[in-house]
Amino acid sequence: MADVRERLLAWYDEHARVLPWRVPPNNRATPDPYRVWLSEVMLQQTTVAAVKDYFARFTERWPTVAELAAAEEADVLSAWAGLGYYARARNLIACARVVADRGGLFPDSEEDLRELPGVGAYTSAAIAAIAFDRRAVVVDANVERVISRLFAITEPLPTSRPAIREAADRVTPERRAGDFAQAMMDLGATICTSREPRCLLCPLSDVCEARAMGIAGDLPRKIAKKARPARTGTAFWIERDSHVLLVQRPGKGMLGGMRALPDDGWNARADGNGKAEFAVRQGDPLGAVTHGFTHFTLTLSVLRAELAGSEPEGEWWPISQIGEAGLPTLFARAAQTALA
DNA sequence: TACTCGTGGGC
DNA sequence: TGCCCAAGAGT
Repeated sequence: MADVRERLLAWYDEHARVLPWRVPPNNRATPDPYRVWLSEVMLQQTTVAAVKDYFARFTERWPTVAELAAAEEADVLSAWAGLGYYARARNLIACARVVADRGGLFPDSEEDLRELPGVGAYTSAAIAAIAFDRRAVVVDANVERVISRLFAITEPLPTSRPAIREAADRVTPERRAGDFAQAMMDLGATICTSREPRCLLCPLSDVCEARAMGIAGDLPRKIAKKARPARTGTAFWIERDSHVLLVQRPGKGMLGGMRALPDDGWNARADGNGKAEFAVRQGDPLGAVTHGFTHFTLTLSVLRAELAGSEPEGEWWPISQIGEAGLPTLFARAAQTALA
């Protein structure tokens, strides 16, 4: 175990990725917990490449947790548009306000961090280790992959999670736990990749049990996933005086709280009914977009329409500025189709 | 526990 | 192309 720790940290000292939210190894400076927290939330199920620009925009606009806490919720949701998993943005605001009420200081223990909205087992451990130099066992998908291979854990995920966590606990050092966690993630992202691991470049290859068995690329095994159903829905493009009608989606559920085109109530379990929630006269079809969500695929038809009754709740957004509406990608593409 | 919840990139 | 995958959390 000791050599695994030391060699991984030595590898990290040499090869750590340079990232906007990261303090380089061997730098005594402690990273700003606000920036660590913000980056960790953005990075949940999201690639580094996708996060970089969002992180830059957020930290420029809201340099401290107090400023983020004071922001309008709609502005934060708009700034998050396109990054996905919008519950993260709602929890981000709630968490910022909790922390601001504590004087702007994040809790410094894994246990207390875990109580914050949107901060789960992984994120609380990561913040405690990276921002507060606490020993914490940080387990994300990278760590699961590296540990599965290092110890040749052939039982499939998610059943193997407890065994993976125990093994990760055994290799986590008392000191530099934050660097160790980031080293594991860098190794998983650049060397111990899910497909075609680069074992020849790996500092742990000679102690890797899966490598010795010739099965590194086959681990971790996973339980087969269910097929994704295909759904259909309709969105309505309603113009008036060079503006288009946008609505706000319900606070929970798909794309919760986000600005959107009016639609027909499609969801993961049912097709839309083809009708708007308010009276319209349907006009010409303007096209369709197919969009893949995690657990279903949606084909959304875009129809021109006119209001045929009382004024619905919503806002008339200038079409020339539709790019600044903060539409999630599905509706941004639908708007693009309508305007093509 | 198992399901819900986005998006873009790689092959 | 269709499928897999990514610094998971909430319920």
